[in-house]
Amino acid sequence: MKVLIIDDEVAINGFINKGLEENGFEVTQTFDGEMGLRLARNSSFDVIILDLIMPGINGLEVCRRLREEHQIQTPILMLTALNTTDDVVEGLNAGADDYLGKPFKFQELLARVRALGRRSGQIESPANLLQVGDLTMDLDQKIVTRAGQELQLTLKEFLLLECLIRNKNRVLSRLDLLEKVWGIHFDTGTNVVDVYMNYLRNKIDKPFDQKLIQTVVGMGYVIRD
Amino acid sequence: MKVLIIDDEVAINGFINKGLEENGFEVTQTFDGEMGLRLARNSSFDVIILDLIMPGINGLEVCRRLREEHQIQTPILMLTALNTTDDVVEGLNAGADDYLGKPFKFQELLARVRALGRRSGQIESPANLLQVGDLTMDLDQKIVTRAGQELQLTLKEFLLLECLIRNKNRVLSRLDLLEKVWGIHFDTGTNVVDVYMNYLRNKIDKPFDQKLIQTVVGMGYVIRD
DNA sequence: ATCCAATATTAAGTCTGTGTTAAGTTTTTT
DNA sequence: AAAAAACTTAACACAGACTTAATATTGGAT
Repeated sequence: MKVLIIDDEVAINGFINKGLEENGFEVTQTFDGEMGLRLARNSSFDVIILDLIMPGINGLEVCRRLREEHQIQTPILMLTALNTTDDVVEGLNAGADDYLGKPFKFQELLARVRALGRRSGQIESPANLLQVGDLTMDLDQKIVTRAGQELQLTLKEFLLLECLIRNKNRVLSRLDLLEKVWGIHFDTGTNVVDVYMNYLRNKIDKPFDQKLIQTVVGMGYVIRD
Repeated sequence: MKVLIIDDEVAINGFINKGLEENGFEVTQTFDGEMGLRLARNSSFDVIILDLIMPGINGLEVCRRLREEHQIQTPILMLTALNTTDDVVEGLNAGADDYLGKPFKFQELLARVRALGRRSGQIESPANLLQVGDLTMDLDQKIVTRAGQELQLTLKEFLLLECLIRNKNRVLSRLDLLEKVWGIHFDTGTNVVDVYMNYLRNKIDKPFDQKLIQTVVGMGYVIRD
């Protein structure tokens, strides 16, 4: 099991590193938030141990950015000297999964890391899937299937479908879709959304009986169960 | 999000129940381990809050059996007066995902339950609904139903109805409606409002006994409970 | 009861919104 | 560097949403 330690205090970082390695974990150490973010983004860890107080980007910020900007759901154990209720609450709300105050006994850290790791192991295996009816998107493999048949989508088609499914049963306006898929935040008079909706339909709806994508005139598009 | 509380202490059980319900959770309470096991097996909860010390089957045992015998992986928050390191370690090793010592602040419990729940189910955003009598508008799905029956409205009809309901029991003049629905800020002598009010009535009032839209002669229109 | 103004209804004409295609542009692959 | 694929823009056709306008009906005052 792979663990990332992000803590600027060299002594503590080393202490955790040593203890975890003795217990059979694969450990990566880093001493600042910036590097921590980069490592967490680019490798896949099972658990991240994150110090709250660090020079530069602090732990809360690292946590928030991993969750919100990078959509990384690796379990995070927040580690810090602060452990009043407010700090704990703030940490958990920023997206941490657990919180441990310093000083701590190593046995407790170990148990908590195992608890977190156990969870990720089970959650990761049922792949990262989105579904509507008999259509499935595998977000890791980037594969879309309908009725067991694999469909070949381009990037924009894929993103558009993902957006629709993540908001299934909610009608999305062209502007919503332009923002979320194309990153265009104002009306430029383009009709790309229409065109791509057409391409998408040709692939995921045309060959099948039940149509998933619906137009709601004047409002936008939905995908429904 | 569905939460199961297993705690024999009636006061604490009730306290948690009340607090969680106020925060929009669906809560099920039970006061002994036996029943807790049965409920956890048969319904699907997003989080289980489990007291360690209980008469009959204790929390550790419940936790262990859920994990080992029943293969149930619902996140468990262990709750107890004991909070020495050893107890925490034992609890987490039995398969709990988090551990909170009594007494605790409710805000911390809430944050921890949310952190656990975030994993299993997505937080369902409460639907965006407007209601008058037996008529419901779902602003996300853009669906209008009356007496359980789905009604098909066009854009202008939908906006007009939305405007009426948002101002229910308040009489809106034609000019008010022209401004809010059509964006026309001066009198152009048009009678669109009348015409659309007619279309709307044909769909939402004509087929039903109780009429929701009322004309106030010389003043405008209202929708009332 | 009668008249006038306000409101309801209907029907026809206009025009916007949408689907579709094709051609032009950029990016990626070979 | 050429070819293919992906993406964007633009133009056109058509259905149905919307608007206008004319006529019918209702409500309230005299």
